[in-house]
Amino acid sequence: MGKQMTEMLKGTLEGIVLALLAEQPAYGYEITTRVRDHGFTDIAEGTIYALLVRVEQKKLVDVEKVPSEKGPPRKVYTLNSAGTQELEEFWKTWSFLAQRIDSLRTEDANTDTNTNTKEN
Amino acid sequence: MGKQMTEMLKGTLEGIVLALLAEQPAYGYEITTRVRDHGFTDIAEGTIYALLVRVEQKKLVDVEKVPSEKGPPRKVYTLNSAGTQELEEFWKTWSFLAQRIDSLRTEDANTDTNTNTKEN
DNA sequence: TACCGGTACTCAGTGTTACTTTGTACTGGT
DNA sequence: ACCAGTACAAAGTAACACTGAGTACCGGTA
Repeated sequence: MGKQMTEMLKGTLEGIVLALLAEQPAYGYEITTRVRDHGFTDIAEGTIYALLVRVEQKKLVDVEKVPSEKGPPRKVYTLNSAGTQELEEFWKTWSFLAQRIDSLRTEDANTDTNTNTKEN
Repeated sequence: MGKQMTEMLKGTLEGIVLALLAEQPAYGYEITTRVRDHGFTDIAEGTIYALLVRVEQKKLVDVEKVPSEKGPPRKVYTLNSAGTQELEEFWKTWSFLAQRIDSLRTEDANTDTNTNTKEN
């Protein structure tokens, strides 16, 4: 997918992951799969792990190490209260942005009515 | 406004400006005012000018210098065909993203129905 | 005349974020 | 013994919005 999507994901990908963790705690590899299942097929693994490190450092999640039958131990992330609050903030910010942008699109539909009589 | 908004604007601010230019050509200072009128009150002037330089370099706009009664000459930006195409791409990408994220929010409302029977 | 506020644009430096690539490590199947 | 799949980590890159400072021109007021 294009560069446009990459840039647009900045600031939203964290919210997406927080929302998924709100549904259900998960470990990195699992989150990657879930994100992809939600239509974001081109998200790199490294991207998710780096993001999880960030949200852990910001203390939005609780972490628990759980042994795995295959591969290294899983780091299971659970959204804590700070994370829940951050997620609410995210929804507010998102709603604001989405509303403004959608209003721009509808205005766009009116463009044909005033494309005449343009002089300095 | 918060850091969240700043990050979320990445990739979308350009689309916002392109949409405004699609409505009507404008110069930098004017665009700044219009962006603010559309609810984005905290967008810095420098941000808009930098963005306009980028879209000009990407050749999404035609530029015309027009003398002003007050201050230096205005650089009037007009969306060209490449810009119109980019704007359409923007709407597609935006729709995709908005749809996925909104679907996450509705799932969130269902969370209470499936927070049980969770084992390895 | 001298100064100030408003218009209008430019540029250099900063922080954040997502991507890419590479590496480590463990398991089970052929 | 090898390979695919699982699971995590880390270093380097590119893009973008922000900050802050600077340049330049106009009209009004003291």
